[in-house]
Amino acid sequence: MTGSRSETAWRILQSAIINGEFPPGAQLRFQELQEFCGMSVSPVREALTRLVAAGLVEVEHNRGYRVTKLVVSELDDLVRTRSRVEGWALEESIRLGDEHWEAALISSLHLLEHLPRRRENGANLHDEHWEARHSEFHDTLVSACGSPILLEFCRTLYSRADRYRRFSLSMETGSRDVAAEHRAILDAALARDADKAKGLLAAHYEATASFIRDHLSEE
Amino acid sequence: MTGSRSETAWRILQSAIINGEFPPGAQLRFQELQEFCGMSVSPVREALTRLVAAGLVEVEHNRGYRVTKLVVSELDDLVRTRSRVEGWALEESIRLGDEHWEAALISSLHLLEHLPRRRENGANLHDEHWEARHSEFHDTLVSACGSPILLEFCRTLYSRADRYRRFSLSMETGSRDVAAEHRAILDAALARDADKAKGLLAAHYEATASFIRDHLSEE
DNA sequence: TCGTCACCGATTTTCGAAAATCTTGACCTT
DNA sequence: AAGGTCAAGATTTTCGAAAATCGGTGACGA
Repeated sequence: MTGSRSETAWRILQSAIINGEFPPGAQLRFQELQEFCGMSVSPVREALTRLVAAGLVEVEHNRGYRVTKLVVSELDDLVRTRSRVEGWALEESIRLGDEHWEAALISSLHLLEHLPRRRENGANLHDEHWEARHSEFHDTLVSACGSPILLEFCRTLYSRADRYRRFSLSMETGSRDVAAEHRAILDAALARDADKAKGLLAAHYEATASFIRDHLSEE
Repeated sequence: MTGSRSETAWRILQSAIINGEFPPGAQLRFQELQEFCGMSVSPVREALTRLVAAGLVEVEHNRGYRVTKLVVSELDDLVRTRSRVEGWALEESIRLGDEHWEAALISSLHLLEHLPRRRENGANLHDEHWEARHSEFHDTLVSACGSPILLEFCRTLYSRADRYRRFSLSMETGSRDVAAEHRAILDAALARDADKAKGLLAAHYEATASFIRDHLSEE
């Protein structure tokens, strides 16, 4: 069992926040978090500090922590920034990636496609298996870019955008064919068509964002 | 005085690490850090957690924290990534920046030029006044890009690259005319020539990096 | 009536020590 | 001599309580 207590607290809280268990804007009180995680204040505090760095939580001195709100303008920022930054990373991956990268890519999409998202009365469930593979696929896309720093930034952007996506997931009607979008990106990448791949990736993000925008503004 | 204890610990340690007071690769022991910061373990630990997020410190579970090493390959990564990312941010700033941005830019360069770097027997001193204004100038360059997320990333990249620059500062011979490079970037930005500005910024980074590479590999 | 200020409970932040874990090196076995 | 075991010391990690701070309430005086 590898992991400190603060590591588990971090996992628990990140997951809870991403899944909306602690809703956007909610105050995070230590007493509650300690009971929620089953540990004392120190590891909880460390986890929160890391979540602040990841942008999922905000802190105001002596006034505690709260879940970062979901704001349309930030979503727009995320989509634009991701399209650019991950576009570069994808371009470099296409330029530098070898046959192992291709194999990993094909593999990760296969795994994603053969674990269908479960649904319940029209709404998608938060299926952690699907989420893990989805994250893995997007990570693999840019994994051969040769820049650890850029890669790390892509992961941060993913997890920040992920909150928005999961928020709208419960309402999504399923009219989109996400799987087809993924496959199209893969095909362009394997064909070494960087411009097409970048464009498809950006469209993929934008399509997701426009969904979310509708749901966010409805409230 | 606004600031928690962990905030001051963060400032103290960040400054000490950037200035090489704790050399790259050095173990950071809590007892020493507590005495160094004049406070107990909790705020020190929180500061370290934040420094890990910033990439200045690394942590291995149950084996403590250590200052991130300076590695040429990471320097290369930083230069490439900064050129790309800050180049884009600069381009957007040039596109979106209004007259207030221009004014802030002229102002920050003026302040930088009129606080000459102090020298002592050929080597540059770590002059925090100069450093603050230098940081401010580079921040202002990209400040009008309209993307808080990108801006935040630029700051992270700056502080990471800063460690390398300061490391080589003590040995630099002063053969470069850094002030002229800054002014050239400013002129291109004011002339709204994004491509030229991006190129000059990238050259600025690369010139700094090639200095550092020499000093790093000498050891 | 309004504003000021001191006090109270709630909450965050920090402390100092206990618990858990790692490292070192002596000692024993093979 | 090489390798393994185990206790002692050093170090990190976590705990539980103390200290500091915040927000609100109500008494008091102008």
